[in-house]
Amino acid sequence: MTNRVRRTMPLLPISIVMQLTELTARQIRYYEEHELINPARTEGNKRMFSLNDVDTLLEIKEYLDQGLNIAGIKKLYDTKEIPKNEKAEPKNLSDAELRKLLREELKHQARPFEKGGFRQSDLTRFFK
DNA sequence: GTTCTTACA
DNA sequence: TGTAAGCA
Repeated sequence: MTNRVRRTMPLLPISIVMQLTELTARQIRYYEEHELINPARTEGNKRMFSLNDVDTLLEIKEYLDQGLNIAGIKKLYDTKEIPKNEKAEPKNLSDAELRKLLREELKHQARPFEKGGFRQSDLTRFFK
């Protein structure tokens, strides 16, 4: 069994994922709606998450911490399906690079997403 | 008892 | 996002 299979093997029910990620069921389902994760379904229509999904959710949580919203995350990171190769895909920046970039920008703008300040959509410029 | 969907606050 | 209703 390959590592990829192990990671994409749907095994965890939402309750476990909730504890592992510190996220609420509401959030997890919401992110699924926005295609940030793609949990499998059982015959009873129950969601079955893979370790990959958990990993993705943890990353999402970090991005959220940095001030990005679903729209922003979706634009820079589409967790559709890991095609066949894990190396050559439509991915542009590495995780490290992207985070570094964001940190710089945020540093310069202080509080980009203040209520009366910038709009989250302005983040779009980072992903053009 | 747990998860799911839909919908409202 | 939280929460409640009504199912499976």
